[in-house]
Amino acid sequence: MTVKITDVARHAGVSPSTVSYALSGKRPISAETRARVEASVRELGYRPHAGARALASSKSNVLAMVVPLRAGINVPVVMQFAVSAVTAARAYDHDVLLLTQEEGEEGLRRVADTALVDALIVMDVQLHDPRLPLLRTLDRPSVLIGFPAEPAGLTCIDLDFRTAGELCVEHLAGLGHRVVGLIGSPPEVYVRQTSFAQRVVQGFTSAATRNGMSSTVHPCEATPAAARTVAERLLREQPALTGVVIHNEAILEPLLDAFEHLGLRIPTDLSVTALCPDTLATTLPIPLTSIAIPAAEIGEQAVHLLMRNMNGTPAPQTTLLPPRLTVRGSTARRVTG
Amino acid sequence: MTVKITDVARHAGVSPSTVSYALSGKRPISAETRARVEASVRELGYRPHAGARALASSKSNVLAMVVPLRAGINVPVVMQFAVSAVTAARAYDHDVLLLTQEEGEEGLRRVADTALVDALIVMDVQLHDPRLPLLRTLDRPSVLIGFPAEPAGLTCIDLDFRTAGELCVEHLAGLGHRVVGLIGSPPEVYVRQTSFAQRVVQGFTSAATRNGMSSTVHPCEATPAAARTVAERLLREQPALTGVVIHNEAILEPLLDAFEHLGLRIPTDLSVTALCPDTLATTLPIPLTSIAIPAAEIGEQAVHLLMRNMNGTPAPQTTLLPPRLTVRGSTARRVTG
DNA sequence: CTGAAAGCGCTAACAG
DNA sequence: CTGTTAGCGCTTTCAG
Repeated sequence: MTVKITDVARHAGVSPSTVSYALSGKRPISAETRARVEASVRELGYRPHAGARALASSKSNVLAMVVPLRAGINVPVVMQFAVSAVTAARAYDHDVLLLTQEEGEEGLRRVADTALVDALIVMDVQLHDPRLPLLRTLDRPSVLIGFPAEPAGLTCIDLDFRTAGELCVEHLAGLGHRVVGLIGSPPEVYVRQTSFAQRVVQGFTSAATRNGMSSTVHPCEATPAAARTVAERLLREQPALTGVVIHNEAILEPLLDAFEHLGLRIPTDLSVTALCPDTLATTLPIPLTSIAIPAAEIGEQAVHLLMRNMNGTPAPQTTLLPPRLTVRGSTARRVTG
Repeated sequence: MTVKITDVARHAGVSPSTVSYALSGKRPISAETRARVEASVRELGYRPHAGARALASSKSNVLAMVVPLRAGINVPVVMQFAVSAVTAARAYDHDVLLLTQEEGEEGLRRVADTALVDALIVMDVQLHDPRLPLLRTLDRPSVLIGFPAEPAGLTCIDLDFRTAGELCVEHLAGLGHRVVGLIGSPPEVYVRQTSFAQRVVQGFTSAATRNGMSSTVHPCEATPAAARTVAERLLREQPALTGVVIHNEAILEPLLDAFEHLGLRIPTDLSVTALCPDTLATTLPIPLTSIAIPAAEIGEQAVHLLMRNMNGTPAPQTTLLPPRLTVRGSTARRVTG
C-alpha cells in the first residue's frame, strides 16, 4: 500500500541506505545517483514513516509547546506566539505538539520521556514556576517564554520589559514632560509573579529618576470602576501630571474615557503611552503611542534558540528582545504655560 | 539510560510480550502477573517509546488539528476549540499536532502520509474548501468543523446556525415583536462562503415568515461607520422596528451606540439579540440576550467523532449542535402603544 | 494464560 | 561514493 524506502531503492537501482543519505544529505552522493533517487521518490510518492524514522534516529522532529489558558492572558497574543512558532518550526522540518497548561509537569515529562518530542517550548513562565526543576532534569532542551527568578541552566526569551518601561519615559521626557505616572497591571499579575510587570516598573522608575522627573506607580484592577478611581487618584496626587504610561491592556479604553471626563484632552493636556498589542493601540478612539509585544518575533526566536541547542551550538541563556516604540496620536510636546 | 520494555520484562520475570499485553490489556493476564508488571513499570519509571510503538502498531496516537488564522475569525473562540480538543484527545490517550492554515493541503497530506498522525481535525471549513477532495482520499479519518456544500464522505460538526437564527426570532416573536431586522456578518464572510452566515439568514427569514413578521436582512462591514449607516437604514426602511438580531461580533458595541444615538433605548424601545461569544455578550454596557458559539463542546465532540471513526463505529456524517439562547438584559416585551 | 520470534521502516555504523 | 547489515523499541502473530 504505502511505499517504503526499499521500494524507492529498488526503483532507483540503489541500496536503501543510499536513498536515506540522498534525502538527508548526511553523506556525499553523486549528482547522478541523487537525481535518480529523487526521481523515484517523486514518481512513487515516497514519504518516510515518521515513527520508523524517530525510532532509528532517536529524533522525532516534533517540538512540544505549552500554551497557557488562565484568566488575564491575552489570547490573541498567545495565538500569535503559537502560530509563529509553528511556522518557524516548519522551516526546520519540525512539527509542533500542543499541550495545555492543565497537563502540567506530568504532561511535559510524558512527551519527553516517551520521546514523542525532541524539545519543549514553555509559555507564560512564572517567577517561581513549578515546572522549572523538571525542565532542568529532562534530557531534552527547552526554551521558556518569560523570565523566572532563577533561569540558571535554562534558555529564556522575552521582550525586554525593563527597557520598554524606560523607553516610554524617555519618550515623554523628550517631549518635555516632567511629571509622569505608571498605571500598571492588575494585582493578580503581580501576585502571580509573572515578572514582566515588575520589570516594567523598574524601567519606568529608573528612567524617571535619571531624567529628574516626578513619578508614581499605580497597579490597577482590570475593571472600569478601578480605572476611574486610579485616574482620579493620579491627578489628586500629582496635579501637574502631563504624562502617563499604561501597562494594562484590559482597561485602556476606560482609562482614556476617565481622563477625558476629568477634563484632560489627549494629547493636548495629557500624553499617553501604552504597552499593549498593536491591534489594540490602533483601534482605540485615539491611536496610541505604544510599545507592542512582538509575539511573532518571540515565537520565532524561541524556535531558533531550541534548534541551536539541539545542534550543539549552545544558545545564550537569556535573550531580551528590544522593544520598539511606535509614535501615534496620543503623545505630544508639553505645553509650557 | 532510558528503560525499555525488555528491562521491565526482566525485572518482573516475564517476557516482553507479557509486559506489552499487561499494559495494553489486549489479552488476558493473570491478576498476579499484571500486578508484578505494574510494580516493575512504576519502579523503573518505564515509558514506552512513542516512535517504536507507532512503528510496530501503525498507530501514532496523535491527531492533527488545523487552526485558521486569517482576518475576521475570532481568535479566542478558535483557542477554545483547540484547548477543548486537546483535552478531549488526552482522555483517549492521544496528543494533538498543530498545523497552520498556511500549510494548506500539502501539510495535511504530509502528516497523514508520514503516519505522523492517525486522524485530522480541520477548522473553519469553507463551502467549497479545496482541502475536501484531499481529505476524502486520505486513508485517515477526519472531522470538519463547519459545513461544506458537499459533505458526502466526510464527518462534519458545527453549531446549528439555522436553528440559532430561528431561535432569536422566536424569542422576539414571543415577546410580541412584529417587525425585526438581521444585521449580518461582514461581506467578506459571505464571499468566503463559510456557510454559517447564510444558514443564520435562512433561519432568521423562515422563522420571521412563519410568525408573520416583517423582516429585513443587512450584511454589514466590521467598521463603526458601517454600523451607524446600517442602523440608520434599518430604521428608515422599517420605522416600526422593535427587534434586531445581530450576527456580527466585531461591531456589537458600535451598533448599540448607534441605536442609542438614534433615540432608541435598549430594551425599552428596541430588543436586541446576538450571536456571539458569551464573554462579549456579558461585558458590553448592556448584557446581551444571545446565543453563544459552544466552542468547547464542538472541539470535544469533534474528537469523540474521530475516535468513533477510528474504532470502526462509523460516526454520523453530520452533527449539528443545538443552540441555546441565554436571556439577558437586552430584550423585553414590546410596549404596545 | 504466557513465551519466542518475526517484523514495523528507517538510520547509521561498518565495510569497501 | 555506495552497499551490507545490525539494530532502534515495541507489537503481534504463532506456539504452547
